[in-house]
Amino acid sequence: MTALRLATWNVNSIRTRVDRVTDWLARAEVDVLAMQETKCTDAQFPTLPFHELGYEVAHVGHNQWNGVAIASRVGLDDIEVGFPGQPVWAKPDADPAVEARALGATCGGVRVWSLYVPNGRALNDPHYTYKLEWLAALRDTAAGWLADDPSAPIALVGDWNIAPQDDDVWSMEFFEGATHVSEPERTAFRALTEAQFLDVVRPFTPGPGVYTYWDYTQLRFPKKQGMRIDFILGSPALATRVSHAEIAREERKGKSPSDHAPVLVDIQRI
DNA sequence: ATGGTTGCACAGCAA
Repeated sequence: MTALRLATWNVNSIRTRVDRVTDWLARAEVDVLAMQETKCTDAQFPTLPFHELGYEVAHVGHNQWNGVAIASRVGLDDIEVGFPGQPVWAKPDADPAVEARALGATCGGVRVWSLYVPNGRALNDPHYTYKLEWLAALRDTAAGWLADDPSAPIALVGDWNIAPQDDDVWSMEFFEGATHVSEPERTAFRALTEAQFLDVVRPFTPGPGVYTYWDYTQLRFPKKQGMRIDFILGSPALATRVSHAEIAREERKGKSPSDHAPVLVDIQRI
């Protein structure tokens, strides 16, 4: 039996990118795709092209920011908007709200979470504190899932907005004093690893110079100046079943690409 | 062998 193919992709607006996304879905024979930065409301999400290809879709989006989705052709059950304990964000002059950054669903026997970790913006910005709290809450909740059932196959996938290792950015000098590489962020990411959620892609795609994101400006992509910030973390029961992984760098090329490439894994069926 | 920002609420913010 062929493996279950699970992918994650920060699409940077699904309405702008739906043709590219569905083309790739079909071409790459993806069974489950977690998307981030859909940048639309639920009503605006273009579900029809996914349905035509045989995928069900779950989405949460409140406005033009954030937005996460899961498309699946192997079932889409027990949909959960936000994770338990997900911190709220209080914009100036607005009530605190849970942002559209986390969506869970069970697909083909795997509990999949599509995650868009807060960017942080700057080390002295309130958004940075929010980012660290968000990651700590996710760790606590996810650790609880494994405490309840150590054999659960769980995938925490998405745009983590953290480069965990120096090799995960094209220049540490360039990012001196910036978010994504700071020690507190790396510690927060490592805490998920210590809670037994392992990066199941890196063993198949060792660095240096292996990235998932390239800024639109400054010719970053052709200059190979990127960052590895999109990850698929698997619980122990999932990680042992991963037979292949890759970063679909080709999808960063061509007309109107996202600034992120898709990341995918093959999971042996049981 | 690709791209020189992009996307959204079209103005200024977010990434």
